[in-house]
Amino acid sequence: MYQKQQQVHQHLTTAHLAQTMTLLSMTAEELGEKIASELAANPALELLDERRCPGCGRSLHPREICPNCSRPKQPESQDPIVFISPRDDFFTGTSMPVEERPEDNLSAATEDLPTYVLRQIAPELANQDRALAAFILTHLDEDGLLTITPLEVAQYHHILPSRVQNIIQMIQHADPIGVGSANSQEAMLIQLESLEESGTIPTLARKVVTDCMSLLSRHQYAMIAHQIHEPIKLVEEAAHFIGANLNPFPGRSHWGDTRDNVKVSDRTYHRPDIIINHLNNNIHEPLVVEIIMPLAGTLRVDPLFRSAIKDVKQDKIEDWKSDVERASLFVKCLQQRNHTMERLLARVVVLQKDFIDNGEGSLKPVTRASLAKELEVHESTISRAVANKAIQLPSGRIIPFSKFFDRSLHIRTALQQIISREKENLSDTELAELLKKEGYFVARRTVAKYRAMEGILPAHLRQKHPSKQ
DNA sequence: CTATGGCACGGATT
DNA sequence: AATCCGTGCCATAG
Repeated sequence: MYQKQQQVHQHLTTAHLAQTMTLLSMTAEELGEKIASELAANPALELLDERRCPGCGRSLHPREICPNCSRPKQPESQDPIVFISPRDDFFTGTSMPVEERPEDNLSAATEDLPTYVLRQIAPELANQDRALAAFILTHLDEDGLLTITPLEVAQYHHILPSRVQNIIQMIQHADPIGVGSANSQEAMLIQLESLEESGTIPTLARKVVTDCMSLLSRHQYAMIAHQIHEPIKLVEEAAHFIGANLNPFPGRSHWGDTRDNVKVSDRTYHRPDIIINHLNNNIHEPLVVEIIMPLAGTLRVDPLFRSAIKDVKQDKIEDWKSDVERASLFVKCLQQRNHTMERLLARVVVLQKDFIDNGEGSLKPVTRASLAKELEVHESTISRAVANKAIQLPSGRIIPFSKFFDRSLHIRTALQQIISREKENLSDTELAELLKKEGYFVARRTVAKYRAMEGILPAHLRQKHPSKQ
């Protein structure tokens, strides 16, 4: 298998390499556009409805996954299953109504918000529910909040409110998190929940959002402190955190509203390019890794076109030849890209299995360079493959692929643990000492930076164990 | 005086 | 070659 591919490597021309690189660095979505445009521009390129399993070669329906090859060879084996997952519907959003709302001022953005959200959740929805989700999503205002109540939706469609609730919940947990909530408060609570999964949040944050929204928006911290009988410092701390990390208007986080800007540095979530799951959602089963391919069917050079070349007039024949050339180059590059992605993912998933299962503490510091060496490809290949891509973990979280190569994440989580474990408020210097004992060599200044990254406040503003509450 | 955050520099990584 | 990251030094806050 690999030997075969290595031969392919040898045959690569510079054109191959250049285009493969470009394809590699593209998001699944961008790839979809690229393929579509290539398909439209080049008559020699053909999209065949039929697919053949890359493993065993038997023919498959457009979206079918080969039942033989997607099963591990030895059931015992912990080897991950990695395959290219064709999902054209995932991106074309076929169930999305085409009606445009007149007041839709989001259309200036690259893609409107409802479509964006629907694409994320569509794969997990039954077909009837997609239409329902689409309906709900058309009733978002420009802030990403819902303009109708779940009850109205249920009545309108004559279905159970609980079903509507379920769908709304899925919408709310899609990116931007909190979208589809009834009001800002609900949206922020959901964002808090999701932040809580990945790190610590100030103890009062939830309470403040729940009970004192109106005061909070007017920055009347003293009043809040009085009302909930808490020290004002803690309230300010919570408010600070809220201001920095939560967005009352989820519809604006991605859609370039400058007025109420939110930090989108490390909180930027994308639609996944790769989805990782456990077989049967059982943590003991091997991992299944889907590399999203925005295309169903087989892309190939149209054999009819190729054979028709000899009947073409002399003056046009050059054009036709170059079309065929382009098409075949494109197909090869695409295959090359997918193959590289498969190998990369197969290796990364093995290395970072603990991280995938157990979360951030178990992340191993892997550099792109080391992987490049293992896979015998150029470093820039890995870089491009990783850049701008998003991975969905079994937990449902969507994280940037680059997080798999974060050199400091494990130290940061160690830091988090120390802080949450120890009961005294430790200064940065002391924290640095403790980390050194655990084998993490970091300077005091660096501890401060990690703290900031994790949203942990300085020692004197922090309050440890919720012992005295 | 101690603890932190800002700025900026150098080395590693991409 | 460009970028990111850890770190040292310094100003400032408590």
